[in-house]
Amino acid sequence: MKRQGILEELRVRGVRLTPQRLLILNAVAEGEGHLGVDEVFRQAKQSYPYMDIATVYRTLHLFKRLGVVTEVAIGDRLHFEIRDPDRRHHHMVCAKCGGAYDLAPDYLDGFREALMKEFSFEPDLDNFTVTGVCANCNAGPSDSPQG
Amino acid sequence: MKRQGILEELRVRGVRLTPQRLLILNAVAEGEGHLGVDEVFRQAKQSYPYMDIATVYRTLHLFKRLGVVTEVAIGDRLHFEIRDPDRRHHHMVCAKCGGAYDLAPDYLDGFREALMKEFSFEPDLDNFTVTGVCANCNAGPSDSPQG
DNA sequence: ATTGCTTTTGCAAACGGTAGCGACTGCTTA
DNA sequence: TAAGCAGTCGCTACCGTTTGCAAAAGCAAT
Repeated sequence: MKRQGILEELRVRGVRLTPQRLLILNAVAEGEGHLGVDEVFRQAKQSYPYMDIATVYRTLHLFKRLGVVTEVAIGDRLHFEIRDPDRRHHHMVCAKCGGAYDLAPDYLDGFREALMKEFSFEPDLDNFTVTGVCANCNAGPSDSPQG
Repeated sequence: MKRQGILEELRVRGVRLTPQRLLILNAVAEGEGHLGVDEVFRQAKQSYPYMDIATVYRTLHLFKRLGVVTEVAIGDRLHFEIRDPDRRHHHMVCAKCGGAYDLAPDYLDGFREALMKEFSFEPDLDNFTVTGVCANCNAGPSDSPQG
C-alpha cells in the first residue's frame, strides 16, 4: 500500500533509504498528520537512541522537497503529514482553538485559475493553509472569551 | 497625512509613543514594505544607537497586533509594511525570483464567502500571501535554470 | 576485498527569535 | 515635589532550528 509506494518511488529517484530516514518516515505516517518535529524526533529515537534532532530536521526538509510529506502550520508549530497525491487537500486552522480541518482543493480552483489567467502566476497551493476562526469559536469562544 | 493618522490613533488607544516606537514606525514607513526585521533594526539604530533588537521585535509584534503594520512572508524572511485600510491587498510572491506583487482583495472574495457559508469558518486573509511562480520565471527561469 | 569518491550522520557551535528581569520612564495621586 | 504604579527598555539567558565539520556508511570500479 501507500508506504511501499513511497519507498519504491524514493528508490527510483535515487534517494538513499537509510534506517534513520525510514524511522522518520514511519513516525510521520503513524502520527497521521498530528506530529510536530520534536514528536517525530522522540518517536524515532525510541527505536534508535543515537537519532539526532538535526537529522530529523534535515530529513523532514528532504521529504518535503521530494513531495513525500506536507508541512502544516498550526499556530506556530509545524505538523507533518504524508502527502497522498490522490487525497490532496488544504487546511483550515482556527486561530483560537488551534483546531485543524481539511479542505477540499476545489475551493481554491477559481482563485488559481484567476491568477494564472490574469497574471500568468502559477500559485503553489499544495501546502496552503488558511487561518481564521472556526464555527465553534465564533459561536461560543472558549479559548479567548470576549474576543 | 497617513503617518499622523496612525500616531493619532495610537494615542487614542492609549499606546505610548516612545522614541523607540516612533523610530521603528518611521523605518517601516520609509522602507515601503521592503524591510525585514534586521533592516528596520539597523535603520532605527542609526538614529538611536542604544536600540535593541528585542525592542524591534516587541514593537513590530505590537504594531501588528494593533493593525498598524502587516507582515509579509517573502521566502523565509518577514517584511513589514504600514497597513492602510483603504489600500488593502494580498501578496503574490515568486518562489524563484523572490519578487512580490500586490493582489487586489476581491480575488479571494469568493473563497472567503464559500468558507463562511459552508463551514461558518471566518478566514483571516489580512496577512495573506500566496507563493508560486511568476510570469517571468515561468517564461525564462533566471534564478534556477533547468528547473 | 580494497580503494576512492559521494552522501549521510552525529556532534557541537552558531544563529534568530523570545522571555525574564531589574532599571528606568512617565503618568497619577496626594 | 514626592510616592506609587504600570508600561517599556536594554541586557542576558534561553530555546528551537540551522550550519560546519569530521567520522561513518554506501556505492562503483578495480
